[in-house]
Amino acid sequence: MQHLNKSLVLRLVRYLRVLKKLKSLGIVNVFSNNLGDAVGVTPAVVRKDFSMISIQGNKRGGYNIDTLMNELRNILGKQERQDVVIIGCGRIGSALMHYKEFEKEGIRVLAGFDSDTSRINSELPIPILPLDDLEKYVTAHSIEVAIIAVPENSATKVFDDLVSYGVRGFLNFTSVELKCQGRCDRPNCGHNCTVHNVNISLELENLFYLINMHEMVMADQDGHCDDV
Amino acid sequence: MQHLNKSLVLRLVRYLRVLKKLKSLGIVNVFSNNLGDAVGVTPAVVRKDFSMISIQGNKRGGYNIDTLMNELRNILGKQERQDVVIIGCGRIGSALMHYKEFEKEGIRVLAGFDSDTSRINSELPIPILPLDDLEKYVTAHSIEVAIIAVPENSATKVFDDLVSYGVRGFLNFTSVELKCQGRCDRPNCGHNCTVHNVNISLELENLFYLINMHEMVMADQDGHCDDV
DNA sequence: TAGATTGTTAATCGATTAACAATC
DNA sequence: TAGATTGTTAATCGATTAACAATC
Repeated sequence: MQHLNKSLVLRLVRYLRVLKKLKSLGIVNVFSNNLGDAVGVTPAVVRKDFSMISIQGNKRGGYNIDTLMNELRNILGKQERQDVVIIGCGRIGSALMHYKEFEKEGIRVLAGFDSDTSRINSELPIPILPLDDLEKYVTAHSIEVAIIAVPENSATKVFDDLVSYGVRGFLNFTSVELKCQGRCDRPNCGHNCTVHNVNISLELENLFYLINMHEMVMADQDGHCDDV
Repeated sequence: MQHLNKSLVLRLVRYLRVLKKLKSLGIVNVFSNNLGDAVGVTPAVVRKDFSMISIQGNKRGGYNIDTLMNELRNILGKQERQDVVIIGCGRIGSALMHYKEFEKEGIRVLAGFDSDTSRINSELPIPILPLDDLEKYVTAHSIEVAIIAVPENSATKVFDDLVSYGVRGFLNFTSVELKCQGRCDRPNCGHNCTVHNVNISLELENLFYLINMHEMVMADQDGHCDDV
């Protein structure tokens, strides 16, 4: 429980995802082998991860999926609500407002926000509200996670505002790399927040360079066919 | 030149990005300090990276941006064309077809492809073509990088096809984790390819868990306010 | 010169892998 | 039992950091 670093948590979330799917297939037990394959790590890593958080399996019999899922959920914390708002309802923002995958995973988009009055419509199933209502809405609904899909020039302003309203998780689709550094006074970090930047054009650029360097890029263990 | 592993290449691409912006501001010299700040690494890493690829700066004077950019471009390889196609022209796919950021970075979306005939329109500035034309188009235009934004159930089929047509870089927006493992026969990896999976719902799920575990997630150096 | 920055080496740290005993 | 899998420890590996000489 003590050594939960970030990459461990990310793996635990993925184990849990895989387990849900295996369970829905009717599978009862799973080996570190299987989980490793599905998540892209070695079986040793899986067993070490579980050992770190004191989860035990059965020698020869692997892990019981139901108990494993319960234990993972205990560690990770119950997620009773997974509600987000989307700031910026341009092409990308509105695509995400209707993203089918979200409901499968229990994620609900409660509302979108935009500064363009022509986009505002509070009658929609997922309402699009004016940016001026953001603070009231976020505090009233205790929103913890937001998707930022605004134009580049308003990204930091929107981000700063959301942090001050208490939002702590951000999925950032702008090309501005948002950082909460400076906001955070360690060691008793006041408003700790997490930003995941999804920089689409950077990802593409990386691809162009990586495929052309493939003959040279050898040092990685997965240097040849690499997935991220 | 010999030890170019993947994470090094990714940093080099980011240095180059930052340098472009600094240059456009009229700045002439840059310190490892500045570059590190912009990319989110320590100055020591920047200097070590440059030393790995035999780039030298001036003690006391830092690095000249022009020469640095040239040297980085030499290492990374000239990118004369950065053309992509988008498979799947639903909400996300078509949002990306008109993504403004791409042209700023010199990325061109040449065409979209879809199996839904009602979406097909070859007269558009960026044409939307039938999936049946994919092979002909990809080979005719020597497409190296593709964005996959199809429904979950056709993801692997589309991916397999593209690999067989010679596409080597993939930005995958489906929630199916595409892997080119198995396709790759080391050590002389025949069709080496690179997949970057952008799993939006997984990113959001991660955020929900991370923010709730923040008090526990301490081991990381950036455990409090963490950006990715 | 004094101060600041590079470039490199050594030390540290953490993560991954290897090995294998325990045991079902 | 034999075979297979877990769980843990030790060994390896690579990446990060610290330290500092070189030098502009």
